[in-house]
Amino acid sequence: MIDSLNKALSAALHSLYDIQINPDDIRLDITRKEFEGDFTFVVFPYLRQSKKGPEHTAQELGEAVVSAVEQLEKYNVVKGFLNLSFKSSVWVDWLTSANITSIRTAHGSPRKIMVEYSSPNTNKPLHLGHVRNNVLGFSICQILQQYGHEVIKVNLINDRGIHICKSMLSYHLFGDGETPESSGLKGDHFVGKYYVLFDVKNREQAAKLVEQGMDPEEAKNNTPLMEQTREWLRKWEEQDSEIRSLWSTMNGWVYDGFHSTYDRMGVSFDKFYHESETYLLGKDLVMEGLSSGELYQKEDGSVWIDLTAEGLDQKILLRSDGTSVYMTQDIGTAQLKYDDYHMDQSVYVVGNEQDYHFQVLKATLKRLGKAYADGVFHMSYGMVELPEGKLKTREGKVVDADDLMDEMYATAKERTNEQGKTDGMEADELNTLYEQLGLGALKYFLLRVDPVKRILFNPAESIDFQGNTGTFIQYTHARCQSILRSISFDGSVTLPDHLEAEERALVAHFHQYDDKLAEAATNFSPAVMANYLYETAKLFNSFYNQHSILKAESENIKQLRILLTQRTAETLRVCGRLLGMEMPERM
RNA sequence: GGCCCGAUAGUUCAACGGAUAGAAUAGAAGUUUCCUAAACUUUAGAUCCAGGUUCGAUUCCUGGUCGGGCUACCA
Repeated sequence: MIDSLNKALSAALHSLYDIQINPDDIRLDITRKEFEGDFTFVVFPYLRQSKKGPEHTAQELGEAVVSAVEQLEKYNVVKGFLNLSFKSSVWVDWLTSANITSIRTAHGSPRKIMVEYSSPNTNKPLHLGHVRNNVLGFSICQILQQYGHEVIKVNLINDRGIHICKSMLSYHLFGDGETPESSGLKGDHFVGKYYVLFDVKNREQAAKLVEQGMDPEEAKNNTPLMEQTREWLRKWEEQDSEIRSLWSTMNGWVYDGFHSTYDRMGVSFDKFYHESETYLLGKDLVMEGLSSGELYQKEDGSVWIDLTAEGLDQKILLRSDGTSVYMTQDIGTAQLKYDDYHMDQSVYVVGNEQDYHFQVLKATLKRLGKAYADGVFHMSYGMVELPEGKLKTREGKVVDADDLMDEMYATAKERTNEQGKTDGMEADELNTLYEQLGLGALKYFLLRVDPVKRILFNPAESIDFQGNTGTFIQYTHARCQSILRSISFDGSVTLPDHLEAEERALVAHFHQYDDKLAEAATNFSPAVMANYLYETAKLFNSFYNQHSILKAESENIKQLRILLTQRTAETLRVCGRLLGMEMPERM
């Protein structure tokens, strides 16, 4: 539809005003709903060459295009805006034949894309910030896949380091043989408890040192506990069997906990990397860079890269004692990932607090001569904050992921019971429903916001189930299904060639799906799909309230409306899946 | 200090440089003998400030204000 219009506009501009413009470069807007028309062509940019006023120019173009394109019905002009309307029959044909849900590859450049997301530390349970990461990461993978790319979902687990040793030591000293089983705690929460306990004990010890006159900052890092933690880290690195054994045990507990949380959130991975296996990587690459002269060494032996030419700073890559820093291992891991998959693009879903880190990583890889550096992309997103500020596990200022999902479930159950529409549903069906509604509301809440913006979460105000919410979208789907349960589309009936305003709006909206998917995929923005989903539900409800489906004026109108209902449900399911939201049959 | 990001109705969010800046929520007023009222309809309410570019700026540029982040031989 659009193609023929673009061609006609291009031809008309050429023949009327001698303007050369490629059909692909013609820009059409969706006509705003307060005006009549489907697509709008803005003529202002061409006035200089047409040498006529905006209305006159638009008039002439409209005349030419409508007579050239048989599918067009009419046009109207408002100032410099040429609004073009297709014949209703064209829309109906499109609706009948359109394959809304299929995977798109028509953009012509399918790529192999690795997306790293989640990447948790194994010393504490997941909180709301992680939930945003997981939901965003999973969603963008779904979107990229739907757009026709090949996607590899990876999780780089941060399973080693000083913070892991803290929870290990804390458990060793104060655990008294307790286990997740004996305490009835989920594994990750169990380990997290000891991580928090470490901090408590460490503060006590630090306070004593301060009493003895030590500087508070210094004291924190020089307690007996901290000394021992560092000792444990050394032993861990030396493969001390006792330490390693405790480490595997505790990580095992955490993994059990994480896996159940992941399952519940509905996220998954194709590949897990573990820092314990990658933390030594990268040194070789740094040494290569040193010999090729891209890096330099200070007198104390530390190795640096000077990125001032790229507008960044100088960055250390190897300490004077020859050990790695975080950046070193990220360089090594980037290489490992590339060797494993040879992907065209490597996406890191990581919070915006690490914007600088990823600029440096990319620039460094480039300097080291790695062509794949161009494919490195940091999908940065804003932090989730409480009214009092950032989430902080150690200070207990967190919204725990599991607790939050429980609360969402409970609220969903409560609201559903208030509605009283679920009579006759089995207990396990109801359980699934509450889960779908609770998680749906949560995911939509997190995804509808542009990723670059931070999200303020106020625990005092629970996540909504009314208005612009996941629930509204799910409700609309259930509404569609309730109709489609009683009747289905009969393809043998000839459809009408007239559309009511609300019907036309829905069809035109379905037509935007391709553009929206492309926008979401190229901008890495699930929020685009969330908004599209909301619009879909809104338009359907508006249509639904205005026109009866089952009691339509005639059989062919009825069939058209059933088809519209079917398409709506389909769109909600497909786009919902892109956000990781499930659509209930009844609610 | 330097660098990065954000700022839109009371609140939470939209708006490839285009028309009268859209929604939701909170407020006011309506809609159910009829397919799910977790819905629909009506109403009131906003672009941080000052310049600049443009036929046209919430959008792009410059400067400022406010908020957040980064700026470790931490991860």
